[in-house]
Amino acid sequence: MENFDFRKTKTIENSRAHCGLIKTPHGIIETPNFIFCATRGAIKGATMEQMEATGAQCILGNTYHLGLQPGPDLIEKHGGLHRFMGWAGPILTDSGGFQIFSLGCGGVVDEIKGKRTCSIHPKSLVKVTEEGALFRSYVDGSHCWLTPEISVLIQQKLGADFILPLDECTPFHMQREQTALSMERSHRWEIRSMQQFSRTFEDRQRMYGIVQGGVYEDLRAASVDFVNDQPFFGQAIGGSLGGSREQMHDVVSMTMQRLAQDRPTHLLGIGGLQDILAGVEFGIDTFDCVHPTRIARHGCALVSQPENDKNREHINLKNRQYREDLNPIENDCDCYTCRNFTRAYIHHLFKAKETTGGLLLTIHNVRFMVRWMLKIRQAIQNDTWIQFVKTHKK
RNA sequence: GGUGGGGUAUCCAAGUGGCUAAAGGAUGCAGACUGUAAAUCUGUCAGGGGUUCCCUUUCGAGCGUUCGAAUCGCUCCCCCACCA
Repeated sequence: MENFDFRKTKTIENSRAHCGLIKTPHGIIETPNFIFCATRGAIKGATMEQMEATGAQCILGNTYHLGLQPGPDLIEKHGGLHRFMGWAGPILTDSGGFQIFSLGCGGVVDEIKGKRTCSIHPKSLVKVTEEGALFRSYVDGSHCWLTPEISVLIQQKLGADFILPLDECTPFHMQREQTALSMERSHRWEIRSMQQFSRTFEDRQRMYGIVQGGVYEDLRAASVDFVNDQPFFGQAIGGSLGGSREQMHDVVSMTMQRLAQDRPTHLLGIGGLQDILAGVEFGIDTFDCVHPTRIARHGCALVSQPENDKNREHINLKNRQYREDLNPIENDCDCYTCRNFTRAYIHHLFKAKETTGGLLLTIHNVRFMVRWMLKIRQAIQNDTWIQFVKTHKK
């Protein structure tokens, strides 16, 4: 019996949309599915018991953050990240490559989605060399190297089911030549990651490859060819996906057309409902994103039909209009929050700065994402996918 | 009753002659958030038109001084502390 397996259980004609099963030692992930971010070993705003109750199947942790605090050895002493944070299901750990961007050292590293800046915090990335990335710890100021080898060794101690190779996440406003050089470095790092992974291999983990190449079609093609040729269990699409939703969909589309189809494919960092709809159509299996849990803490609830702005995917419970709204967030939602509380109550909690407001919205948003993915899988299984897309596409 | 301190926009609170429609908070109103140093950040916040600008009414109340006052003087009204 294999510890790991991936197979498609349903495909759609004239579409790459499919249902699949990813088998891990900690259970099965039904795809398409959404992976929730527990960057530092916690879902911000929910316990693992609550996560399990929503039906979430997989959680993501972060090598850089957990490596820095509390450190891989302490987590290993707990028997790994599963036991440490109390999550029995599958876990994916990110390599820290994204932090090379998000904690970036200024200059070209300004944004990845075309607008976000890193001006809030002092820069803590010291330098990036062929060897790896040198960070200044935001915990105690000490310098720490994150190399492909170190990232893999940390991830082996964390013991996630799926791990990622260290990559260099390239920002959006980067010249083609620089993006090409960065992509090639990522490829070299991925090879080193794979070599380290093989040297210390245990049959409880598998590694995904990462496709880079920015928004450039030929670079994406080259990166896809690279990943296809490596013995990764699965593959992830990373890096800059463009400055607009349309461009993002174009980049994912072109990438997916060339990518091997017999492996599970993850789309890194994308979590908009429309983006997921498009991604599934292009053949993506799993997504991860901080968006559902972050906007929950900021007062926003994901909803199927926003009453104000149809272009949005959420309502802001802090808005005055919900002050005396006695309805649940959504009438047809079965989550703990919607079964027990009114919009007015949640509005009040946020106005009163009671943290329970964010917790309740987190539960709703997680359950909403779980149900959204469930609906997508059911539509594919029931051969109503084309119609589902027509109904829900905006 | 005496002495001292104080009354500034929705609230708290700077400001002691022009650069002040008035710092800074908070609240309020809205926005952003996509491999999380985000339970964070941004905008806006006297009123009315126009949103580059223009007009009107503001710093307990009234009256003065001055080219010009939230800022100086007088009177009054409140609040606080201490003393009787």
